[in-house]
Amino acid sequence: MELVEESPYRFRIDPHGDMRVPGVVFASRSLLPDVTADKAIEQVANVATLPGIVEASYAMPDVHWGYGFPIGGVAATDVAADGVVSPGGVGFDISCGVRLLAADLDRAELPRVRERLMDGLDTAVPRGMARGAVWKIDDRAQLNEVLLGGSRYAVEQGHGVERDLTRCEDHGAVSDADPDQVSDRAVQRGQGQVGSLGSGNHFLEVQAVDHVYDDDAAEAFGLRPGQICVMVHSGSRGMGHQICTDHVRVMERVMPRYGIDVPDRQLACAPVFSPEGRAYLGAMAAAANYARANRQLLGEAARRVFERTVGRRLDLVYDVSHNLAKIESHRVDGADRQLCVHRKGATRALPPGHPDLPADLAGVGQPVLIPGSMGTPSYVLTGVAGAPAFASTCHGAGRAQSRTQAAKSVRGKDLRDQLEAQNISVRGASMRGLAEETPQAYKDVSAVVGSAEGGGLCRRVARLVPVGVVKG
DNA sequence: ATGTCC
Repeated sequence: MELVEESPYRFRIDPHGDMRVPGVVFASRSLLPDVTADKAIEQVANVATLPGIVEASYAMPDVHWGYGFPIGGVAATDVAADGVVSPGGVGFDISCGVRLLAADLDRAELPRVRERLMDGLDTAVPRGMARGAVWKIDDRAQLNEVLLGGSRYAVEQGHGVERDLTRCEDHGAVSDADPDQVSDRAVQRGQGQVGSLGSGNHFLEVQAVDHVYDDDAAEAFGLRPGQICVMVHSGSRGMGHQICTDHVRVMERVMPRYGIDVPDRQLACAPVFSPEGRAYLGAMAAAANYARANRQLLGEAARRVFERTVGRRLDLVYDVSHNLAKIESHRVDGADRQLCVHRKGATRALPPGHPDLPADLAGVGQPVLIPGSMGTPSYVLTGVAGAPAFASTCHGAGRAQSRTQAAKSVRGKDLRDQLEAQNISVRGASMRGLAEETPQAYKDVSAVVGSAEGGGLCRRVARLVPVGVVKG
């Protein structure tokens, strides 16, 4: 496996074996995974063998090893050319993503209210492995409303305002959700978790805008220097996990029927137009709506805490997923084609003027929300015109160490003390969970977004630093 | 990521 440097932030894997297209990795030389030690690059090449794949199997600067597809991967298949959809190209946490809200509060006002705010969030945000969620849903009929309506349903039920929908990807819900493709077990796992953070790298953070790179874009997004924000990173919990499990199982079974042979069984897939492909996409869309409703309720919980404890408002900046497949129209070889774009640990980044943007963002592009690792900055980026990789960019710092490795390297209590010493308030669910999320286990998020910008995938708008973290 | 194995 050889990586050819095309430009300072772009490396190519020439097609070999069953690869139908090249692999392209956007990264600086120092972020580039070690081909011999890391299976991520091999996974980029494996994805290039999928039926119907167009242009290239892309990897973002935060790429690392994942289930079948690498995390930080983008792959698009041509729907009309028997292109496939693969659950492994989305990941287990379907529609995992980020929601950013901006407070009517300045950093200078924070010290006197910070601990009250953090204690309020500590009790208001259900998280960790323990049961508990903002919403208690006990029948399938109401859960179906969540699966069909996403954030829109939550807002209709009084959990938010209309503007939350204009500032959410897909206006708060995708229209092609098919709850009939969601198994009873997925429903059982999901119904007690609507409005819960989960664990692992999921968090709710209070952050401050530390630096603005682009004044016009920041203003359009509703961000100014020194502003206090709330960032929510969460997904579709047990619901998405079960949907992925269920549909991978089906696809493994039917692949031979479609004459599909893949180099790794974790790349299980089916043609987009096949019954199995459509079933997965319908269930995946349901999980996407579930995750949006989840983040809507968590954002709303934070909003109530801000109103009650400091009497300040929280306005939605944006909500965007980084684990999703979407049917999108893109120009390939001079023709507009319907593509199934898989983004796994990769964020859609619409350029200025894109028709799917709300009117007030048309001039600047879509806000792209990049959560850092614990105690490190997060970034707000925006899409750029003529960008490669089907308008996609990175999704976060990207893991460099396994959870087990991380937990061995540091004690949760020491980490909490270090964060508190840096003036970052910590409300964790478990000490083991904190240790697994030590920033040493992650790549440098600033280097990742620098490479993403250097590779022409996006532009930096603002840097946010954490002042308080609520961990799952 | 995940009722860290149905």
